[in-house]
Amino acid sequence: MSDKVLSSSLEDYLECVYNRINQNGAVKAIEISKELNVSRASVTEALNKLAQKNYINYGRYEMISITDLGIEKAKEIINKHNVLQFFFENILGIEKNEAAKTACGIEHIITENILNKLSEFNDYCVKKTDFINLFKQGK
Amino acid sequence: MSDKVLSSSLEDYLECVYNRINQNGAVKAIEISKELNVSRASVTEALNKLAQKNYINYGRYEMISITDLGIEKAKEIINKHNVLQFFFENILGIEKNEAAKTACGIEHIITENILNKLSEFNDYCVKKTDFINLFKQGK
DNA sequence: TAAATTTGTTATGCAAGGCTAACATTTCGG
DNA sequence: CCGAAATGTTAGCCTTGCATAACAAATTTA
Repeated sequence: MSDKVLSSSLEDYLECVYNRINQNGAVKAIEISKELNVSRASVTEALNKLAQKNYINYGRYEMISITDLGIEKAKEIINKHNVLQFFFENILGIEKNEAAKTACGIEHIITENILNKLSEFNDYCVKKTDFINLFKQGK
Repeated sequence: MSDKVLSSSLEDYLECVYNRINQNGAVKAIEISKELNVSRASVTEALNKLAQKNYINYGRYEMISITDLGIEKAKEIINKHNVLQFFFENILGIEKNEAAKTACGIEHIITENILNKLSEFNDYCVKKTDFINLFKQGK
């Protein structure tokens, strides 16, 4: 059995696979290729690696499906993404696209521990509406 | 003239060079090697790249010095690092080492724009002491 | 100061992640 | 059902960043 650790790059591929399957019931390699701005060849390579690590089920010319392990991992990544994006967008007031793009980079780096704290902090800020409103007004 | 863009890895080398020169007036390759946990050979390679991009002055067996461009760039990176670490450590209440390590990863990703906003946010939180104290008490 | 140690460089190789081009397979439109 | 178009795969190559091993230079020390 091969190593279970995922690089940032493979996490991106897995996240994409998960989101597409969730939204459309299936994914095609070419969609991933377009979403991540990589060649079709690179997608094939990445999917083979994910399959080898048991995050997805995949074989030559076969449909792509996601394993339980893959779902679990994808959810973790997406949760990180959402917490980060929420903080940038709704606390700091960053424009959506920039918030999303940056969240995408950081989601592969941040620890579970910091993520949890940030998540609590987001919740806390939401409760204390005044605080954030005043910040946004530069007061 | 070669490309001026620095990879995360080269940013780490530059940051290390800058800090050491600031603290001790000079750097030796072997110190960088120890601080960044890489081989001496990798340091030589990285220093050559930084010199080629005009961030440092460097030649075979020569002293390492940093250019104005290098200083400017290093300050940017270190500022990012500090703002991030402050947020993790003093706002979220993360332990120093973890805060530093994560800041180190994110400093290469975050945009100037988000950095500025986060910096303002740090300042704002410092002013509103009560807010952060209550968060830390889980209220 | 000469030998030993430390530090720096070079040569070479490896893994990851990307690319293009050519080929294989599948899907779609007549 | 067949040919064209779309999609997927493979082969070969490139770049970055790292390593080790052997060699070169500098520094230390006996």
